[in-house]
Amino acid sequence: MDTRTLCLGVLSLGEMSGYDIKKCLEVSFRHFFQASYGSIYPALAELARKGYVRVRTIAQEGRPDKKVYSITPAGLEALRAELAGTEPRHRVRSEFLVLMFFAHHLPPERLAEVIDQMIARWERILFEDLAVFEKEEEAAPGVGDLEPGMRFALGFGRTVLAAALAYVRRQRPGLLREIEAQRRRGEPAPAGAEETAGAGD
Amino acid sequence: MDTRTLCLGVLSLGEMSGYDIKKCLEVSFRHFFQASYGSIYPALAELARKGYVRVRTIAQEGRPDKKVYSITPAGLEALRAELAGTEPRHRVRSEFLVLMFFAHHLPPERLAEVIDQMIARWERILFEDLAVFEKEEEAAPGVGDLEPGMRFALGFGRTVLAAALAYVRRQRPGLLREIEAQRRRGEPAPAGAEETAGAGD
DNA sequence: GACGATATATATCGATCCGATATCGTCGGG
DNA sequence: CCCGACGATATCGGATCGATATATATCGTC
Repeated sequence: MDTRTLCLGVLSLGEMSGYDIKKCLEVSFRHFFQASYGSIYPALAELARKGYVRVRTIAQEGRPDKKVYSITPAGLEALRAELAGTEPRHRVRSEFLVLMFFAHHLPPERLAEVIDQMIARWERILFEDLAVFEKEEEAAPGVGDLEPGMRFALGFGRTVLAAALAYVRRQRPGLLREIEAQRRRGEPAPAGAEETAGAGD
Repeated sequence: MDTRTLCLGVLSLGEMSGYDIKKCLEVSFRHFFQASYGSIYPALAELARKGYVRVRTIAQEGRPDKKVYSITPAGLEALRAELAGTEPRHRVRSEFLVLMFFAHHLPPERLAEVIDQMIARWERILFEDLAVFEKEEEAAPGVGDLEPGMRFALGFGRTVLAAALAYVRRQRPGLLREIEAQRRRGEPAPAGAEETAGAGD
């Protein structure tokens, strides 16, 4: 999926500046899609060139002129065509899990720290950002107004995050115990000062 | 996390060619990290330049010489330092969820198709690729040999995937019903052949 | 009131990475 | 007998990220 299509999608919710789009993505899409200014601004320029968005420049004092973009009929059509032709993918890129995979190369204290960081981060996302969602109905202001697909996407994030959090919490003690036992048996050498005792292989 | 570090990590499991590394990543890391030839081969060249890997060229007939890389003591040290200094992240990039978020812009048939594709794909991964894992103990050959961290990472993938699959299965009927009802009420126009009928708004 | 942090707002640049492609023989299946 | 998949290396264009530049207003705090 192109950043252009993403911007069109967000603009289908209402007119916005590039800055606003970034903010909007950060609150609504953060847990399943990202885009940076470095791709948003060029995307908007391209969309304007193609006539998929209209630009309204608002002069401001002290800061750059604000450029408010709004989607055109042609843009809406392009958005729908693009969405209909996009094949669904779902990729995860997790340095966290790579660290876990190679946990036996980490100092145990660092391992514990890494796990605790992830737990804390996921807890914050789950209980602050996605709490909006707890009661299914009537809970937070605005949630009822969301399209069903939006509720689906948010609910997905919440469910999967909860499962991830539960798993990490449950596995943490056992993993740390095993790694520490391994370390005490002196199998691999920890990082830092040791000259690669090459006896075995 | 750099592709270089990733290659070093894989090479810490044994000597391999670039092709082997790709294959290895596809089976062991597929659900939480990806890397393409376009980053693996340059990474290996750079690692060799730095002395973190040794290269052994094996002449072959009919196909390019096979270059087998093995990690050096300096490479192992660099790997551990790099891992210890890597801060854990975990990002998802899901065109699938973007499509769901904008489901009201999709033709209902396409929506159903998209959901079913994801279900089928996740089922395959869960029951074929990660089935290795079902019994926790003694199940498949080789699983017992894995480092505890590796079992953690694989188990994470399995758990989270199962949660995602269950959620999508559970939400599918309701979502389709809502979207179809919305479409019958004639709210937005579906994609395809219609010239932006601008009557309502 | 000085100072630093944060927010508003646009834009670009280098590093990196993905996906497609090129090459080219071998092997197996229909 | 041909077509596609496999083994194996490598490169290139395009997309993307993260950091940075610019410039002011506002808010907290010492």
